[in-house]
Amino acid sequence: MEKIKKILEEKGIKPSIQRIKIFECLMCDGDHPTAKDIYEIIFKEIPTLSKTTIYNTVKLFTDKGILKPVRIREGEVRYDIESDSHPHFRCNKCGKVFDLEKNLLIKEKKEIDGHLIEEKCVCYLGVCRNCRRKREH
Amino acid sequence: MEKIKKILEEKGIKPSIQRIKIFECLMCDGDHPTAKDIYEIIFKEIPTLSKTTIYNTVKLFTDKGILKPVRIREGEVRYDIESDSHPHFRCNKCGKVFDLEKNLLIKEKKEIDGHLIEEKCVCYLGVCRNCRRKREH
DNA sequence: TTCAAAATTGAAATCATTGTAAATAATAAA
DNA sequence: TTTATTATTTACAATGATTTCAATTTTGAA
Ligand SMILES: [Mn+2]
Ligand SMILES: [Mn+2]
Ligand SMILES: [Zn+2]
Ligand SMILES: [Zn+2]
Repeated sequence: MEKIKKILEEKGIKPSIQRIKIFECLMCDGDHPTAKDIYEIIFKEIPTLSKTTIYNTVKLFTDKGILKPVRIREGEVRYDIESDSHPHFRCNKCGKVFDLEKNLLIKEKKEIDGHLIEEKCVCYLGVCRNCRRKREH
Repeated sequence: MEKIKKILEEKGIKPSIQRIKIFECLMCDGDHPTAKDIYEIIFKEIPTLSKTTIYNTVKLFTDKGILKPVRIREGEVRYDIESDSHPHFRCNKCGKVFDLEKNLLIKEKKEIDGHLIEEKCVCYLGVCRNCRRKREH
């Protein structure tokens, strides 16, 4: 609790009760929660909570670089407190999202950490060659 | 045109004019169009076209295995005619989505095909160890 | 205590997607 | 050809996540 306060203050974020709870929720939940998940968890403690606050806060955290949106499935934006980019594994049955080892390179493995791999999805983001030529930065 | 007809018929899909146009659109567009993109392109030729038809058709094509939804950004479901799974590159400036070499493994490269890589996003999909134990299939 | 700025809230708006049922087109049977 | 059956397309309403916005509450400095 005090730890979270410090982390937020270091990033120039005022540690309101809502923000602390949301950060706590992101730390504890091992499964990369959606905005809805976060809302439902914290609503039990703060019944006046607004969904707008969740969206405002994850936007703020993202802008400050302490949170990263993870988009794996349609209509599902999940949030990841880990700052370093790392691979994910999403279960097609229960929907849970697991963290995988950073720098992991699976070639033809069919299994990892006990999870059965059925599909792989890789995307790189950046600036394409056309936009680089245009030098519009 | 005749080629498309054959492909559809081989998969047991009746080649209506809408379906042919949608398939054609998916083949030509090098940039993995969204449902909206497809609609706007074909609407010029078929002004009676319904958006529902686009959604029905991409669902049908997906079920028949000739199309794959690609989800890279929030609120953006794109469609990919390539059946084999392959990595993508999405430009943060213009939004274009490029195909990359299959089996490509970028370690610490900062550039590929002239594109500047700023971020990498990897996700594996399958059945997690918990769900495997439960044997609920 | 007072007041302005920051944070939170709820309601309405937006927008992609889905559901549904009627309309239309294609096909087969008579 | 005419009629009946089925497949396909369409329009429109419903859904659900996210955004916008104005009003209210909280905070913290003077
Ligand atoms: Mn993660
Ligand atoms: Mn592709
Ligand atoms: Zn699972
Ligand atoms: Zn570009």
